[in-house]
Amino acid sequence: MTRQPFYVTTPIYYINARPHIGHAYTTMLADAIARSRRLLGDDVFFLTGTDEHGQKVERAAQKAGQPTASFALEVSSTFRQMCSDLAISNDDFIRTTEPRHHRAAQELWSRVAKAGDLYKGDYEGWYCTVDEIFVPETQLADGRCPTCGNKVERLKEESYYFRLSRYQQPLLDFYAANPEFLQPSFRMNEVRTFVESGLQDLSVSRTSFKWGVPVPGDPAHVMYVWFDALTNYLTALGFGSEDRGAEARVERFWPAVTHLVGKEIIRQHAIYWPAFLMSAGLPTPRRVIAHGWWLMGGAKMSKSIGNVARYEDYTAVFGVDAVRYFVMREMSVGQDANFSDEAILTRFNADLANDLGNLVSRATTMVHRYRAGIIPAPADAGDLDRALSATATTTIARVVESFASFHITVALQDTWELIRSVNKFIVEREPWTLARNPDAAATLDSTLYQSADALRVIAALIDPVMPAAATRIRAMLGIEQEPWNGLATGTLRPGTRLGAVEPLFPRIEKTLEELRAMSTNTPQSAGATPPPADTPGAAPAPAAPDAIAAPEVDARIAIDDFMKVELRTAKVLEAEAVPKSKKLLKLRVEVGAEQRTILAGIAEAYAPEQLIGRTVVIVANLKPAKLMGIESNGMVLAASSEGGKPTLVAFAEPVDSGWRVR
RNA sequence: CGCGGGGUGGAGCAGUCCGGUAGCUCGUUGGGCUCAUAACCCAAAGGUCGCGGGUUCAAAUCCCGCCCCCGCAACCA
Repeated sequence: MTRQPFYVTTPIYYINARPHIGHAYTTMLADAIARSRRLLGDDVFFLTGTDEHGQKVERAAQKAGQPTASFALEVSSTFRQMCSDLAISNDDFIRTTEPRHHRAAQELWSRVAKAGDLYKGDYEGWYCTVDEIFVPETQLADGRCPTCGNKVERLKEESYYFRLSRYQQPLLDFYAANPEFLQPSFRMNEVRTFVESGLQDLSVSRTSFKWGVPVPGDPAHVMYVWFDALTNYLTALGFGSEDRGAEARVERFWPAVTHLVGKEIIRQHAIYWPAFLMSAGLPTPRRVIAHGWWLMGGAKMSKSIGNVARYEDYTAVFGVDAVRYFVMREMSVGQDANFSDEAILTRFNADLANDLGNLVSRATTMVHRYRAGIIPAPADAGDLDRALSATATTTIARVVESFASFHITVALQDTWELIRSVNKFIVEREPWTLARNPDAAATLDSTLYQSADALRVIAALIDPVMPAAATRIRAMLGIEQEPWNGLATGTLRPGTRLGAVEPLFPRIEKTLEELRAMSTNTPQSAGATPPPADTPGAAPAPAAPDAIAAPEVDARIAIDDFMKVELRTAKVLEAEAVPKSKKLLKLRVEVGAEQRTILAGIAEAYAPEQLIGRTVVIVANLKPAKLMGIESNGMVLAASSEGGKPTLVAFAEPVDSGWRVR
């Protein structure tokens, strides 16, 4: 039988942050899928890696006082380390700074250029170096990027554009012909709607920095983010290489690919990437699976809230397998899920220690105790034995099917049903009673055999998710790893000598407080800001300002600078909600003798009527600005935590309106 | 009318596409067992499936309207 090619990728991770639970999740998910496909007999190629280009990296390296290349290598290595820490079985680890990738990206570029889909234009605008995006004039926030709050820079530069607009219809046709291309399906709907609303050409080169892949024939330009980054999926197969073996590998694995991505980079993978490929005359990828984000305490992970989870904290306490199990069991792909200490502790003790670990322990111990550690022949199989065997057979089929359709959560649920069935079987058979009765020896044999045989199946089924635990169970059973095709019940060989019994997942009796103390002992990485969940490529990460990339000078100002800001007290005369606005209140305030209208973003914390008569502090000499179509003349001061609700500045003693605050 | 997700026993979720006894895990209560990691097994309590209409023999599931929560987007001057 010919083996099916199966190519699975994670996004390449941008090296602006050290790995966190989001990166870890995507990578573990890809790994579980890769392992399951290998067990099914597919010819698997599994790729992960790092995206290392862009101005942010260039600047971060400068700031760190390192050559860009060595800086990139250093951060990239933390992701490589993550792979080894988490038992990731990737076949390759690509870095976009490698020569092979430069060749591949240039090859793709040349093909797209040849197709007439690239043209030169000018790009001018306000550029945020943190998010690596141009910010539309209307979105500017006081000269700062509305997303990250960092200063934007005026940039005008020559840029190549990709004729994305040309691919609107081809993309729609492609989606129509391949409705399963993007999963879950509601994401496909979203993307389709987006494409239907029209596509703009895409700026795909920059001249403002050098740290990137040079554009063929125009070395003043380097390729800009996604054109470069997405190509990595082809690079690793050998695209653009002279080597003939590489050619064959592209032939074999492309487009039999499954791209795993976080929901924040769906657009790039479901729109840009197929369009680039169509333009280059290459087949479009088979499927993209978009997962959700891990929420911490119901909230998005964010550095400012301080709730960024790191995989090391959890692997240190629970072990790699348990963390892999937890994330696979807890998140149904596509949906967001909560990551909490309570949840992982509960899963660990209930599922891994009590159900599985204890089963392994009791089943193997009995063989040692009653049959000197040798698997007996299942002489006298009764109804219970047959029922258990049937359950195991059904479970195998279901788990295989679930893995094939990427429903790992379901696969684990089914596996645990089998685990409980074995526990139940043992209780119903009461081997400890049978052991006291010499006449029941055959029944005891069969009971021990069936339990061990089912355990063998269970070890095989958890293999993709918990490879180390599977191996340890096999060691206790005295057997070798076995593939999934041909996996069946009753194949455990009687006479097999068991290995030594050891606790698989010892219960963790610590309290949450103790666990948290253990977790926080792990040193937090300095300066790296993980955006929510996994962030790939040079995504315009919806993240907080990034310490690495923010070129901070001495931020202190002189007293003169402060005095430029005219703070004054003001009395609120009227207040009303701004229609259709979530945050804004329109205030009519009195500043001494003068009255003016000010908009304040405090609607989530204050009702309009609460404000009337109150004294607030305003910035009186601020240029007017229009918000939701209303002109605001000034700004009301309030304190707020990052993402929290604002609290108005107030005075302990009464003041009149119009007073200067300094 | 911005886009999307969600509202199911105390908690977390599945089920909704393709109507037909409301399911899983944790938690709670009672019982059984002692091979096993004080684990395991059984049983019970606990739900107007957000609200209101409609279609149907039958609606968590289909249709219409509404409410609430969460992302994103648009306004935190």
